[in-house]
Amino acid sequence: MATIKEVAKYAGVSVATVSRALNKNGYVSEEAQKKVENAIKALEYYPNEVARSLYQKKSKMIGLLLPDISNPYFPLLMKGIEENARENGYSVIFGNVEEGSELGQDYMTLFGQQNVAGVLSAVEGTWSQKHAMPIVMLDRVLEEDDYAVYTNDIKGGILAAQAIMDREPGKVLIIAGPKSVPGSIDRLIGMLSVLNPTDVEYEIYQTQSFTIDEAEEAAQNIFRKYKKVDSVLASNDLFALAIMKEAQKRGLRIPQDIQVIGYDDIPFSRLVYPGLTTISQPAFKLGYEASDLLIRLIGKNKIDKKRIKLDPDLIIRGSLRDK
Amino acid sequence: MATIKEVAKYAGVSVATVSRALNKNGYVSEEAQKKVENAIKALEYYPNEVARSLYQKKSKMIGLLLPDISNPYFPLLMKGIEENARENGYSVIFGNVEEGSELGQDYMTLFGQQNVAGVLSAVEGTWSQKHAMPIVMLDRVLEEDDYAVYTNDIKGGILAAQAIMDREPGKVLIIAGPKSVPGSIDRLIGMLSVLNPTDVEYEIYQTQSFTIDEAEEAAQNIFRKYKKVDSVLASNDLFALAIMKEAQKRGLRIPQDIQVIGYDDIPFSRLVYPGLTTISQPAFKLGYEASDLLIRLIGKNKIDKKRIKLDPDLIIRGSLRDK
DNA sequence: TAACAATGTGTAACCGATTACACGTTTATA
DNA sequence: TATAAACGTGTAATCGGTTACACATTGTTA
Repeated sequence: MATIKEVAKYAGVSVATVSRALNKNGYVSEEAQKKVENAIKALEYYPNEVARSLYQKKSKMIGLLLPDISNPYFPLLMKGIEENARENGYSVIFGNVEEGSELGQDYMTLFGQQNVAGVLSAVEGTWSQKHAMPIVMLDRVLEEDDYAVYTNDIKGGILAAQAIMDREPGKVLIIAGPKSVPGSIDRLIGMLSVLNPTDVEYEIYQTQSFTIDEAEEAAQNIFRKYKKVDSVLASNDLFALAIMKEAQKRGLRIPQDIQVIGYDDIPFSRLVYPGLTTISQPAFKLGYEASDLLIRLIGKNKIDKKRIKLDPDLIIRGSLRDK
Repeated sequence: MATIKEVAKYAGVSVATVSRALNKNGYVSEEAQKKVENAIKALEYYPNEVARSLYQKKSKMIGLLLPDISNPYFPLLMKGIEENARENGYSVIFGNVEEGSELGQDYMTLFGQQNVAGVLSAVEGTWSQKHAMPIVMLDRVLEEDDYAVYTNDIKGGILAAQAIMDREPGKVLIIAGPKSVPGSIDRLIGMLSVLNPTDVEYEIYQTQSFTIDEAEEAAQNIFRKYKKVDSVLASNDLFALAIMKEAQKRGLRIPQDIQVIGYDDIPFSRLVYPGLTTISQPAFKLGYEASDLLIRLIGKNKIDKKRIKLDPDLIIRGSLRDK
């Protein structure tokens, strides 16, 4: 790899001039600019980002922490982040951090050592005043987070519950997500705000995590525990899919015997029969917007919004009865 | 963030001694070692990786290029990579690169500018002698790749075809993956090596990509084009799931009327009814091993194997008939 | 035309680590 | 006891950029 010194020598100017030509700041004569550009082309020069980052104390990298990439919601998020970051000339250092592990802090330290310009995190307890870089919380957001991008989960809960209410609910089972995830609580609040004013019978099944293993187990428990359920309001597509599978295994027809609505709109919801009706979280957009907010923060351009709330949508497929 | 200079001053020694104490090379008296350790603790010092990387011309980062993280096979791969890299003190810079786009080269240049220690890539045409760092190809591997970690797809194809042959195949439809992906070809070779010696009737449907959109479209085409199919050998779970969905939509029973086998064992294959029988690619392990190989390459410890081939497994669920 | 601003360029300091080299002290060996 | 080897430490060069500062030249304004 060529260095700036070699470029300077080849162009017959000083390194300072090369640097100024490169970054288009300071005064550079047209002639010098040309000479430098030629030299750069001739030597296939690309500036060393590490050296830059050392002086600037800030690299062109952002850190990303996600709780579980094998959950299909997160790859979409990630794709949005990566795309926006790339468009802005940033690259992404990725860390997979189990919910609740102290790995999050380790990664934050590492990010500090790497001079990352900022951090995007969907893992709780990541933030700390120790680390100076700006941080935008994603998806799983707390009241006290200054910068955050997330979905309006109350609205999502309302949409889901209304979809059920519109379609002869019968006896309803709500599968509530882990209490530790703020979004789950909002979804539940939204759902209850629709159900409570009516005289619909409902019960709540509380889950501990968002893993497939627990989803399968829960589905079995549920059919054992609740003999008669007409409608299932799941706060997560994985649980909804597991319920559908278990129902079909037991010979129940969907949606005639039992109707199901999910939450997330992971890509697979389209690939089952009947298609899973669900609440679509704009995962890609969420990631894209979050990266955008972070990069604006990094550039210290005044931020218009500190917390960006995106609206979810109802996606109707075959797992609900007709209106 | 404290610097090595501050640590040196606090400990009452020179920066050289601090550095030697830190990296445990060169001579350091016990006394000095203690003083340095105390200073480090007191000042919460963490060495700046950027400065290190500048001098060493090699950072503690590896680059990762994947063709499409929204394909659920890749997040598992990624998880394995991240875990191994972290255990070895490396972090991962991630790039999502559409198959065939020239973004791959851009990322390789970027990786060079960032002094990454090595690259893991599942995207073709990434390698080039221009970039000096070691590169390990993943999953989609060509003959000429020096370092590679991949699944024995011929064996996978054989396993899949045998599973069908053992269960009254009837008329078989093979859904072959894109010809541009070397693995698809191997899968097909494996399948045909089982089917050809028999007198089973089969046809091949050729697909162009691995996207969900194409999978859905293909499933519809297939049922329109081939009136009678008893067994489907898909080279990808997405296509298998799409076929199952379309079959069920048309009132066919699985596996009685049509049996289906997939390839990949993505997490969702468990979550449909009936469960999708499939060939399991050890995605996590693949990623883990690939990262391990790369890091050994970086350390220039002599490499025992240049190409690591992992064996796939047959995972039996409900989508095949009983033997 | 004197005074000052704008333009253009190079030298050297700086970012925060690692390490070659020089030098002094202690220990081992002949 | 002379001499080499091992030990311990500090100074300064280095990695490859950016930029403060000094200085020269040209253009503008009173």
